[in-house]
Amino acid sequence: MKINISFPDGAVKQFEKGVNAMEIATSISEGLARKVIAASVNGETWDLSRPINMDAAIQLLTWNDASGKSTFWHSSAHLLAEAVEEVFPGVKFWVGPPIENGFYYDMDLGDRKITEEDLVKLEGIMLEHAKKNEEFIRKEISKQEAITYFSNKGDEYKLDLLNNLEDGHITFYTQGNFTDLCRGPHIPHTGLIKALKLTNIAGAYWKGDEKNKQLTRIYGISFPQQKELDAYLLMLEEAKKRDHRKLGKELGIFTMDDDVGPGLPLWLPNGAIIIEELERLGKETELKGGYKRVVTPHIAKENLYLTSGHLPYYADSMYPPMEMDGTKYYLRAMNCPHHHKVFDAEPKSYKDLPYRLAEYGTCYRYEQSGELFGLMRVRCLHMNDAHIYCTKEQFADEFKAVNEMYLRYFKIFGIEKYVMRLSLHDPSKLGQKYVNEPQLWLETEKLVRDVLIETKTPFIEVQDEAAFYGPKIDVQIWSIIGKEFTLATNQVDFSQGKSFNLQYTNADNTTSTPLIIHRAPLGTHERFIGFLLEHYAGKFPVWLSPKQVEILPINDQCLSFAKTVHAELLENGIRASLDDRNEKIGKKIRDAEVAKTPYMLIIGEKEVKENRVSLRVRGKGDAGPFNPNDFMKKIKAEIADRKSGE
RNA sequence: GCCGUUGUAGCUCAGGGGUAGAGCACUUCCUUGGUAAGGAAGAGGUCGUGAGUUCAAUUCUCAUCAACGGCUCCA
Repeated sequence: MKINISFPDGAVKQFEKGVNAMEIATSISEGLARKVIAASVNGETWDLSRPINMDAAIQLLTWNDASGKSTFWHSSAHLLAEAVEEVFPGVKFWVGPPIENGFYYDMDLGDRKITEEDLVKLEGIMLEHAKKNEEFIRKEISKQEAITYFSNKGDEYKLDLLNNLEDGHITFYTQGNFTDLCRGPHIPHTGLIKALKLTNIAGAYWKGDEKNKQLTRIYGISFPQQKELDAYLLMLEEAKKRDHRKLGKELGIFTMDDDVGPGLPLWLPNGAIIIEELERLGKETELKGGYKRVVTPHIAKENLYLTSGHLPYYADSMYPPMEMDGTKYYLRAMNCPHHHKVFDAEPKSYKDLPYRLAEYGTCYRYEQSGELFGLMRVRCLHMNDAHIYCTKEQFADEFKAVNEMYLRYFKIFGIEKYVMRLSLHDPSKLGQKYVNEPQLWLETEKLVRDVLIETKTPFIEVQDEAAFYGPKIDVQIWSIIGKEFTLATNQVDFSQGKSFNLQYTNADNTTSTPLIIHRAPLGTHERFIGFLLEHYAGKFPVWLSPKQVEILPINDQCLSFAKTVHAELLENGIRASLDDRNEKIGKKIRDAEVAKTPYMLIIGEKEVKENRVSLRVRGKGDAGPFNPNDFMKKIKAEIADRKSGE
């Protein structure tokens, strides 16, 4: 009996019923048969050896398909488990999935410990098994048989997995001496894995719950060719050079000091310049946007955070209180309560709304020690904060205006790789993580979603990521080493207005409570500058560069003219310096390039004679002679426009 | 907070039971050199901190602090 197999290009071919995807691949070409990893059969990823008994749309998957890669890595995880079981007999396994870059396997080694040397050994064993071309054999098995198998093995983790599986849908996969409970699919045999590296060992809580036992997790990555592994490792090396922690040190942006404390960065002079430029941008933008600036204290009495409702939710994330005159004071972890008090300082009418308060607010958060990460996750942060108090009718326009502000900023910085995340509440956590206002949650979530849809902003929705007082839009970015962070945030708050009894008088002399928008488009200085360091690879655009121009005289005879040019630049507010060291020009250029100074002005006898400067552009080299006034005009225009990019 | 790794000069790193070494940076001198490293000399560290073992600890052991890789968390 024949079945119809259709291909992605629309072609339909007939095959015998029971044909498998490998046979189909072979029928097309031998080259394809060598490369094919798995098959998508009616949208489901299947083993190549699994018989197809019905008409089907199939796609043959190779390493170049995302699901081909994940199948490859999933099989690699099994290969890892096989090697681990050989070296550590009696090991119990939890799960071993593919991830974005590679795979891992979680296991319980009992009292035994695994070391870096073990990883090298395991890599060797894995490659040996790979060379044996061990087939991945799929077997459908009854739940009872599966339970018996893992009971005999004493693997309570697999038994736990089995608990949640339905009889009749359970499969085992075996390669070599290793059998695993697994839904598959897998690559045909281990021989496709030609290169691999076990990258690190880590502890991971069972089922991701910190109350559970911590299992040992081994991370790895594998490839069908050695040169791909080499390229991957090279890419990691390159990424390390862009790491904001490394660049921040090299460029004198920030430092950490044991005596100051973990997560408390000291901004060095170069970092302080960037902060000032960012604040200048923020203040200009907010002034145009109708914001009023305020300045409020970094601490407050306990009562303020009881009123705001923060304490029950976030006490653990705040520095412990200090007691003075019998009253507890907290370092603030957020600025909103202070701003609410500013709003409340004078009576408000509907005519005052929307009322927008902005502050570069300093906050302190007691982040868990293991969470600290360079500038991206710190305990002292400076937030580009503002709170907008508005009526329900004004809300959509205000929220939209904030979103537009994000996008304007992102354009200035050339930020393109981000994801807008609509962060929603989780109804099962009402009253615990989220204020217990089910109706208001749904209403405000709809308000926010509608704004996004109306402005045609691409976004994803994620549950259980909201603030305790309302839904929000977070802008997610990734550090160079792949960690995800919220760069900017735009939040709705239907709760604190009530908690603080904030009111305004309506036209009919009744009173209402405003809705509040919390927004921080530039996030915090710490995270934003950390991100920018990586984004620009340390090569800041001129307006942000701590040093904008380095003047490089060729010899002492040119020094006097060089000093004149230097003074002129300083007079015009350009951050310029003069390299009058007794060094050769090549050395001076190199040092300025390494310091990533955007512009170098080289001044020799020729220039002195002709009253000009020779411009050299960072990363590009000689840009020819300039009249000093023309250069001044050029750089001032670039700074005024906040021109981005090289 | 949990699991694991690391901690030597300003930076990057080597070393190792008998109180330390390189390159770069720094200082001084020589060199006045045209688009990514001129030469020489010098200075700089109680080897993260505390305790233990030892005749002797920077090296071994333990504790502690911090950083790093994950997990959990992330207003």
